[in-house]
Amino acid sequence: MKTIAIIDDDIHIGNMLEELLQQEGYATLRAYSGTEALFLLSRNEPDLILLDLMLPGLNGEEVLPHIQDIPVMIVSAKMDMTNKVNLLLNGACDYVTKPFDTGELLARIKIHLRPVRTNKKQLCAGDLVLDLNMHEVSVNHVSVKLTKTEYAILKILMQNANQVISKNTILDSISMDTPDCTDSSLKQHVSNLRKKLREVNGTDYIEAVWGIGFRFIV
Amino acid sequence: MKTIAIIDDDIHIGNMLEELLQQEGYATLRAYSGTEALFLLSRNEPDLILLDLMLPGLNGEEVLPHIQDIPVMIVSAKMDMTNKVNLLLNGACDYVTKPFDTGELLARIKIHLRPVRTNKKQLCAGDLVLDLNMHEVSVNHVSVKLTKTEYAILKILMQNANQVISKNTILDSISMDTPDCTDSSLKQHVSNLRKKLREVNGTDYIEAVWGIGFRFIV
DNA sequence: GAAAAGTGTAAAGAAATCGTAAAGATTTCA
DNA sequence: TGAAATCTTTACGATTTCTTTACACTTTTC
Repeated sequence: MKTIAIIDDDIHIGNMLEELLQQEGYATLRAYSGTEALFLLSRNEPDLILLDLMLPGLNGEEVLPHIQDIPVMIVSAKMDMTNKVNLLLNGACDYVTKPFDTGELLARIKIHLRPVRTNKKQLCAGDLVLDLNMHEVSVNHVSVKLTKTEYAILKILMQNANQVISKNTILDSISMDTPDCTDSSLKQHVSNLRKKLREVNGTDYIEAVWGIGFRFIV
Repeated sequence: MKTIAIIDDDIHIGNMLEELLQQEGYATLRAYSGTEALFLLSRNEPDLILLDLMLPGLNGEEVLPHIQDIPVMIVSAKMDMTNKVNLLLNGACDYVTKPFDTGELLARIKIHLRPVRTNKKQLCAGDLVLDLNMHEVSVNHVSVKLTKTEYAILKILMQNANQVISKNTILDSISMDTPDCTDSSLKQHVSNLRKKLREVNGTDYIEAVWGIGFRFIV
């Protein structure tokens, strides 16, 4: 689950944002001033920050330079164009003007949260191709028939190639389709998945990481 | 040098954009219709695409799904919000409304061109590297296979390099994975960890602090 | 200086995890 | 409704990891 920090001194807007984000399945953090924001960020590491500019104490412009490695979306009523450009050039990843359309805000959040270039329609790894549009997997141009659970598992593993994905993360990500999947049935699905891929190619793409989960190797 | 494709049937706006981008040091490509755009993209691979929506032939909405792996900024006079949100959710990386501020356009272009956030998280100490994403430890670029408990111990020690960490703190921090770990089994894990690191390098990174705990020395 | 407590390592036993197969349960679809 | 596909459960051997026990050694305490 992704965490988003809301930094806004306006309680109403903050509450509205918090409710909106939580409905979308995000976890939220709150801060109501610039100094509080910095304190919050010293203790937490959200995946994205919504930053208002007009804050008591340190304002948004002053907070921004202190934030590193986390995408910051400015959400502000300010319209000054040179200022806006400056913020975009100095670390903000986006700028949404109040009053904003919630749909657009959520869409822009999604864009900045999505793993690098996930407008990909195919995930490739050597001779293995997972087509996200066709919902199809092939090895050496030979189509491999996977069940939806196997497909979902392979997808999350390939989307995070070479990284270790915990069993719980996998279970979460397939819980929409397969809510009853347990640790041990996951084990079974992975075994079946491996078998199907192996039968075409002889390769085992999936590595078990003891006590943690699995890793897709490119 | 980065290349930007301008897909717009309006010659004036297209020329203006081209001049603007070239002044900023970008190379440019042009297309004046949807079909022409697809042809252009089959021969070239720009780093970013500026896409107008109202195009003759295939319009922008229809072109978008065919583009993979290249960030697409919609530049359009259309203001329909649901459409805007749909485009953002279906592959566009940004949406700028005509008439646009050139400064803002350039700033947004720069954002989407800037190198992917290297959310590579590593703890380094000399030749020892602990990669938090890969869940992997290496010494002198030689991978060292650790158990999850050994990894967890090394991680908390490296995160607090040069500071003394009490045995209880370590036990707490690994209690999620290894709840039954006691003082004396911790001793054993540290011994095993040291041995594995020592076998690559000969160095002992971990110092015991009498009666308290351990310290990782950089 | 001797007893008590702490540290470092090895080795063995206990426990957990992995990979697979087979069988039972559930869902899907004609 | 019945067959096929899919998912979950159970079982078991192989493997890995964790804990315990043992013992030599060092440091602290009295």
